[in-house]
Amino acid sequence: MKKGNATRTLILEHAVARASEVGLEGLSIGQLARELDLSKSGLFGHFNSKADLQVQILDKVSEQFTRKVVKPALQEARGVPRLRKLFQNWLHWAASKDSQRKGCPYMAAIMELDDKPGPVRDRLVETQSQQIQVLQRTIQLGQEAKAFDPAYDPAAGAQEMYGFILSFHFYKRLMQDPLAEARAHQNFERFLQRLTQGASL
Amino acid sequence: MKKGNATRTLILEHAVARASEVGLEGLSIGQLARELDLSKSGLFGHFNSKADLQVQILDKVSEQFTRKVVKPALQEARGVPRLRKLFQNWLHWAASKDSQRKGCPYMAAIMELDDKPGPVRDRLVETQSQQIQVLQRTIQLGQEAKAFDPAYDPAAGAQEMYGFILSFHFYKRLMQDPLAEARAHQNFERFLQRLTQGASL
DNA sequence: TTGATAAAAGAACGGTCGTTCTTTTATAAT
DNA sequence: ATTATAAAAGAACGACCGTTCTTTTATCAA
Repeated sequence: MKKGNATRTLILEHAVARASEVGLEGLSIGQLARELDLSKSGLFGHFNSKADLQVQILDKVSEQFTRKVVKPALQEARGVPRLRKLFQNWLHWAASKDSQRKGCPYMAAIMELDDKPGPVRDRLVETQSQQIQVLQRTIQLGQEAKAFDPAYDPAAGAQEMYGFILSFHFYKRLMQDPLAEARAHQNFERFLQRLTQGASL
Repeated sequence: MKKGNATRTLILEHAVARASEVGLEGLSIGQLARELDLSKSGLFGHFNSKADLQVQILDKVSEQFTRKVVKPALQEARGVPRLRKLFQNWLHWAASKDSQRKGCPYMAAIMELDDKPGPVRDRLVETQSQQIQVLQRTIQLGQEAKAFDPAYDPAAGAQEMYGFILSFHFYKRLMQDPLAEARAHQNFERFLQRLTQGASL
């Protein structure tokens, strides 16, 4: 029972990359099998259902996100450095097109699933909540460290920052606007200025 | 050739409503036919292909958006009143769940199509450009009317506002956060304050 | 190296997909 | 009322879907 997990990991890694292009719903077992030179049933055997595959994809993505976006930011000092690092990593995550991922796998899923109850949606809500929580908590910690204005509502700040990321994704991926990233940074820096304004040190 | 257009309109109206739930790709001819008590081929006959149907849906949505969001805002005076009205209408558009629409039909399409070249994507980019242009132009007109800070980059402002709308949609639809709308307004009003700050009157 | 066990393949299932035909039914004009 | 024409239905197509079987092949422990 060792080879099995190895190929399952291989399948999942490829599936994550494809999901960021076609979405979770856009994936098909047969397609994936063809791309990996596996039989349809051979691939299917690693999962109990397509929904299970989708959930496992979400878990894999969540792990990647933590490793690439969250963890590096946690090494920065609380306050401005950490929040800025978090934002920059996040932008990079949403835009990057390497072998592992073509952009953010969550984006399609968010819009696909917001009206479709079920286990996949539940898992998505769970992981997204965690991400928002990271944003919100980072702001709170900055406030506790007296780096940010304590009057600023962390939840509103998180929603605002998440908006920067979403609109950046939209401008960059769909509209292919080359200035999208510059504007996202510009808007974030202005946000940061407001946040630090009124801080006690 | 009159009855034809009537039912085609009927089909499109229903298709728009469904598309805002399942996305443009999630639509199926057979499904739509069943829901409208039509035969699959009878429905198909009104369109040359599924892609054609999708394009016509986008056109229909665009028309609805102009009527419900843009036009009412244009009746307000330039500057703050018009921009605020535009934003409020937009939020309402994204959240509303009536018979015509369940939320914003664009959202799913944006994420579905950002990686899939073709005529449908092209039309989407076209209509989305127009919407962004409306936002941007409204800011510019406010500047010309001396209501807004002339130093504020209208493109960055539009990207920021669009972020408010996207993150609102995310918080409300996926996360089902009841405070989403309040925070969106809060963030927008703060944005408005910055925009009017430094204006000459 | 043998035997248990896990992984992959192969074939088939009912179903739905978009699309193309042909045929019937309804509409509009004469 | 008859006829040209448009709208809708019906049947069929090849393709692919997710899933379930059975059978073959590879892996691992004894």
